[in-house]
Amino acid sequence: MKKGNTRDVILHTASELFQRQGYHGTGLNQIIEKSGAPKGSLYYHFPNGKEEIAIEAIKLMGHHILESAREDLSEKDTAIEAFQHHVAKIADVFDGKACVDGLQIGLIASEMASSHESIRLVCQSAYENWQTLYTECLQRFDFETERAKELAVVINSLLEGASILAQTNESGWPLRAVAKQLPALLVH
Amino acid sequence: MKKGNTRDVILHTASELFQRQGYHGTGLNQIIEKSGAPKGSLYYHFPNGKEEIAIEAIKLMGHHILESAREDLSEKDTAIEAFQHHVAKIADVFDGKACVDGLQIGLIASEMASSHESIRLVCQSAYENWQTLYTECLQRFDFETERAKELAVVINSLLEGASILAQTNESGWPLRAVAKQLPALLVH
DNA sequence: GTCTATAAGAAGATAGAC
DNA sequence: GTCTATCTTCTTATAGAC
Repeated sequence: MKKGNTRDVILHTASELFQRQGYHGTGLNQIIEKSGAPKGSLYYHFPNGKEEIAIEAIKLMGHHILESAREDLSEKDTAIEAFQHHVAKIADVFDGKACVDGLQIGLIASEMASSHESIRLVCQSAYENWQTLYTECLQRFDFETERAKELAVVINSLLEGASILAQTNESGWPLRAVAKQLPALLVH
Repeated sequence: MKKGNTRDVILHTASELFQRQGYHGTGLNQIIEKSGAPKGSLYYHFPNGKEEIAIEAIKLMGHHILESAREDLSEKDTAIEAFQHHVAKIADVFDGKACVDGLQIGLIASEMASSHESIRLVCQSAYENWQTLYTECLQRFDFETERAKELAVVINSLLEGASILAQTNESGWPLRAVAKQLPALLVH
């Protein structure tokens, strides 16, 4: 848990709960209890209530996933190695109980896309940033721009989908299956 | 809407709502209202309440996706054509407002995996059936058994993830990006 | 099989004291 | 910035008549 101010503590806790239980599955009381944040200060820091908390939490998730992805992808010398390393690290997390911070934007995106336009847009923007990072990485490894963009979308889909399967199976093996097929996908 | 008995009407409506709003986002009242089913009969048909409705609804989704996938995959002469056709049909649905019936098991799986073991298991089983169908299809096109199984997991991930992106972007283009890269994946 | 009424609790949100 | 109390609404679930 971060040691920042109350606002950050609430946001960090909300982010974690939203990813595991979704928007509607997470109560404001639960966020308060788990974070240990002062109960009365919630609507002081987030005057627009739950929706505002969700929007800020999603932005936070987006930053986290971007940071760790950037780190994973910078450690190897080929595109295949880089992305396999990235996927392998995610797989390891799913072998434990946890889910990767930032990876499960998809849950909120799915349940809110049809009802809360503002939340849908924040999710869309998070995915765009993520795909941009992938695209830049692929370009660095000499993939042509248009193909890099397309592959970024595919890899994004692959990770999002395999994460759901991993959660459902309580195991990282779906992600390892994905990692194994990456070389076929990443040919010039 | 089906014309079957009350139980089927409730189940069909619940299935649709769960897929768009998730488990916690869907109220029993909403299911009753939208289905037009008699309000008093809910706990007669589903004595175990919401959880029982969800479990039966997920099974229904699993059957629907299996049926339409089986149909899509049987119409072509190569694995690449077959799966591209399958993905293209799903993409078309996302261009409209709707989501594909059965495809969004992932939403319920994600939000319930950590709290309701029984629901997690039903989702797991639905994914298994789906992957088995893919595996059999790939074997029919001369893929070796082990490789067919692995590819089935990857295609399953790909579709599940791309569907989330499609919903978030309110467009089928992520699925078309996936379809375009399928040939690279489906090499013998 | 269906209907009404209602329990019992939790949800999000607000007001006003401190 | 934080605390307490409260309001309203909605949730799941049950009881008992028809």
